[in-house]
Formats: sequence, structure tokens, C-alpha cells
Amino acid sequence: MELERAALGLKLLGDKTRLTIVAVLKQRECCVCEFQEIFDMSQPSISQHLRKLKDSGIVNEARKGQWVYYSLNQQSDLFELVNDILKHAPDQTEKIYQIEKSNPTLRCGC
Amino acid sequence: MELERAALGLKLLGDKTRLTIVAVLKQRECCVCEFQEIFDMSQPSISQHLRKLKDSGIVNEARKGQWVYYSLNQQSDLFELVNDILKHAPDQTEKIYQIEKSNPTLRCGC
DNA sequence: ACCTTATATAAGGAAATAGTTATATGTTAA
DNA sequence: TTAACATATAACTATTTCCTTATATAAGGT
Repeated sequence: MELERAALGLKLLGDKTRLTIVAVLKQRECCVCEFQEIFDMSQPSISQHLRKLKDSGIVNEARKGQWVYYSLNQQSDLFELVNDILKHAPDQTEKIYQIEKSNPTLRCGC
Repeated sequence: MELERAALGLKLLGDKTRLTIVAVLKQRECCVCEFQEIFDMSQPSISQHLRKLKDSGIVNEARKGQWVYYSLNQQSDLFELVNDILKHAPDQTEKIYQIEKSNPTLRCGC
């Protein structure tokens, strides 16, 4: 991989919020309103972080009804790098629990 | 490792210049004037990048006469992360060659 | 159609960042 | 002790970053 491309990936993951996002996505795909449960910031702010990750190809986005689900893009040229980095990041089971406890997508019945 | 600490390391390596510095240091320790041979920027700018890497513990600094040599700090809590990242960065033999061709520390006789 | 919910985009502001030039500090050698 | 070299620090600037609020778009339910 080009050094510049790797630097872009590292810069994107060099933010606490975005690193947490990808660490959570490694365990489970999530929609925006689920991330709202675990971050103490506005919905637009979360959307903007997800957009950057999407633009770089690190994550995929898929609309399901009114929700947009994000997941790690395993086809990305940055996937292996991201994956290796995540080996050094703490498990996010606690955050996942926090999401599931509040269950913001309850209404969809799925 | 704490997520916040990992994010700091990633942010530091998420800069083209600093990522190149650590990639070069993986192959060979270098002093500031050697980095000046491979970066198209001022000496203070290079010093400032090295300071950030030093402050985080990623690199070591050792004065040898009038030169200050930098090397990867293998004792750093970030070393394994850095090392895994460098697996995804290109080899820097070309840059090393560029340094050795101009040999800025010629005068020391070492 | 209309209201509600979910998400995205636009616009703006405060703080961080990466570079610059000028100057200070530390080391060597004449 | 003075000059030359290597590096660090200070002060400043332009740009980028991350957040905010306000608004737009998209989908679902009544």
C-alpha cells in the first residue's frame, strides 16, 4: 500500500470517536441512532464521522427502511490495516450492551 | 491498551512525514540532519515532528556529540501497534539510500 | 396529504495542526 | 574565545478539524 494511503487511514482512526466506531463495527453493524446511544455528541457530528469513514472506503453503508446501517468494509484496501490496528484496541462489548439495553430501533420489530 | 492511547498513536502516525520517519527508523536510526536529506521542509519542522514522536514515547533520542540520533523505542507501550502498522507501509530502502548517498554526518568520521 | 422518525448536508466558530522565519542552545574545533 | 555546525524553541500564520445549530431529504405510519 502507498504510504500516503496508509497515513490517511491512520489519521481517520486517530480520532477517539472514529476509532470507537470501527471497533464497535468489528463486532456488530450499527445504524446512526445506535451510535447516538454511546456517544455524547450531536447526531450530525456522528453522521459526519461516518461520512469520512465511508468516503475512505473503510465502512459500508446500507439503507434498511428508515435506518442506515454501517459495517466494516472487508473489501477495502485499508481493511487489513484497520483489522491489525483493532487488535490493539479494547473490546467494545460494554458499548454494544449499552446499545442493546436502550435498543433505539425497537420500533422496527426486527 | 486504552483506546484513547491507541488513538493518540494513530493520530501521530496519521501524518505522511511522521509515518515516513518511523518507517525509516524501523530500518535504521537517524539524526535530524539525515532526515533533512529526505524531506522537503525546514529543519525546525522536522524537529517538531520528532518532538511529538518523542513526547509520545514512540521514539528515543540520544545525543552523540553534536548530533542527536532518533530510534524506534521498542520499550514503548505503542511499539507493537507501531510495528503492526509498519507492516502495511512501504519499504524505505530508497530513502535510506538517499541519506547515505549525501551522507550529511560525513565530518564525524564514524 | 401530513406528521413523525432517521439521517444528511450546510454554515459557522473555536481549537488544533503543520508549516514558516527568527533566535536560542549545545557541541566541536581552530 | 570565537566561529561553525547541529538541533531546539518561540512566535506567528494558514489551514484543517471537530464540533455546534439550523435546515433539508428520505422513509414510514395514520
